[in-house]
Amino acid sequence: MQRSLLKGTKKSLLRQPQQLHSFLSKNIIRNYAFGRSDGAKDVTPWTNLISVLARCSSSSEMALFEASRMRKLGIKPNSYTLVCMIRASTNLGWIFYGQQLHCYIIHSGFICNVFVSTAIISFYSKFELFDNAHNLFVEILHPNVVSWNSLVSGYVHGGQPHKALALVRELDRSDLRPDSFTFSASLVACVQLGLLKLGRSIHSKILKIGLEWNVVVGNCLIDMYGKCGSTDEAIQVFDETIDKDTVTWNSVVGATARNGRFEEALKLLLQMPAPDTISYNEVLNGIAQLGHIEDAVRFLEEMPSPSSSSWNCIISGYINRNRLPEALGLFAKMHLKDIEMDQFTYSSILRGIAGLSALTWGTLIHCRTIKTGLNTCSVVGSALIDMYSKCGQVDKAESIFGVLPRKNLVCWNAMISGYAHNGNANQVMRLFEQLVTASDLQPDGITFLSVLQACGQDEGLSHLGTHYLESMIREYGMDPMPEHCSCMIRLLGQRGEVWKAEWLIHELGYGSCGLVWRALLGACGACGDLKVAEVAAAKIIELEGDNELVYVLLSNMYASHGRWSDVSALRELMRKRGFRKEAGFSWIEVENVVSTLN
DNA sequence: ATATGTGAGT
Repeated sequence: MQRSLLKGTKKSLLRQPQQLHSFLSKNIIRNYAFGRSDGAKDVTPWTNLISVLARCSSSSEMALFEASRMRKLGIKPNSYTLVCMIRASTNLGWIFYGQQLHCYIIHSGFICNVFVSTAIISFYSKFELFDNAHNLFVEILHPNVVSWNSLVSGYVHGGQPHKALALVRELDRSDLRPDSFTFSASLVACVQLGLLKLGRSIHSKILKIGLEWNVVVGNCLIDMYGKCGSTDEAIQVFDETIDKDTVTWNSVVGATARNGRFEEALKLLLQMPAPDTISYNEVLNGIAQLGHIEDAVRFLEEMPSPSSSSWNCIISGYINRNRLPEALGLFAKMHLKDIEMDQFTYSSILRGIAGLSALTWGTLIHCRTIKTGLNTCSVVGSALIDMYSKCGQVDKAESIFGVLPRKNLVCWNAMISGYAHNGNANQVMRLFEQLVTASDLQPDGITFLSVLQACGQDEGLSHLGTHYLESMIREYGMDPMPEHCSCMIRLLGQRGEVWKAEWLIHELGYGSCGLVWRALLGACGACGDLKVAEVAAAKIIELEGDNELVYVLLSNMYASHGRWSDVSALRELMRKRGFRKEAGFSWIEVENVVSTLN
């Protein structure tokens, strides 16, 4: 009896007793279906079978197999069968199959069924085919909240928080009510954009509706506050949460550790009923990024069951401190201990290599990623593009970009900023246009930063800087970051329009941001405008206190104007403040250490 | 029946 049931079963299924059990129970459903006199013509038992098989990805292929058997018997699927089939193709990553299913669904009229169309939206969203998802969404006559949520969470997952939030605003104006799913997705979008204030206002909406008791919503709130830097609010939400699960604890552990409050993080870790690897990794990551990295290494040695991610925390900790040799040492240790290296291991190492332009190492790591097949994933792909372009090998970066099977915004940004890095302004603009017109993606702040940089690199483009800044604000609704502002200031300085730059600082609301005033001072140095330079210098000292670099820059400018009395007055002032010229430092020294290691 | 949350890349 068992033998006949197992005939034709996938070998992989037979290895796991648990899976074998579920396989047998599924067969019971099938036997039930065929035991009935009319069973062979009835869609319902088939649908039940397909539904069970489509629940997990290991049996999804069988679900579609059963579906095709059903079709061969001349039985037409109903809406529920189709939903299950879409889910199965989502699980399997069978994009083409899903698209064919979509065609069939349009043809057979099931597209009018809101469950079916919503399932297709989430299918497209999962694979970041947002044009397909959005086009389908607008065609649904009566989308329900789930239809909205599918698209919203798709955008959030695909790194397009602006589009997600725009949809939520639209949903707010409709007669449908946002639910816990809408709120959790919105909170994740806030995290991605670092919008603490919006996060707070969503929090108050949640309280108004009374959804704060939902575990997932509560967890998202804790995470949002933690990642937006408001540890106290995160702890407050945590304390008020009655229903706590592992994610709740991990979120608050992360909120404290991420913001450098290690004692509290450790205390929470001890209080936690069942800490898992993620809990430990949260603390570990906090220490590795903000604390003493030696403490992090010790933590790694002592923590129970460290994962690849645990090791990655330390590696990225070293990389963020420009300690590539130690990172490579740990990388070697991982290899020795046979710990699996994932996409993040490679991307961290590559980031470090890019920072030092250590091409030999980069090529080596590239080879390793090819061996493991990780070179085509978007995380490693974008890191490779970045590494090669920072090593001056734009053509290598281009060829990697060209063959990446699925490019997300990070990949595009890596290539665009790669061009910008190498002064290839026209290519920046070409790729930017391609991104805007020929992809489903929307540029973000990082994309625009490269575009503005490119405008500053090419005389023929420099008049477009203001245009792109405005487009960024008006068309895409983004708030320029201090980096954009600084970039514009440099650009305007090159055009000899530092007065415009000074005006821009106030216009963008960065009047009290030292970084942009320093950019202005630098721009004045380049174009020799002493008047604005004095304003900028005064502002920097007002905001940040005494700053040696400011004195040096200003004194150089006085010198180039032949105002020697001012120069000596300034030098005297510097001596009084106890400033001394520091010895130079070059990355070549670090490179030598790497070479010895090599 | 369809959709959600903790680590991590430009």
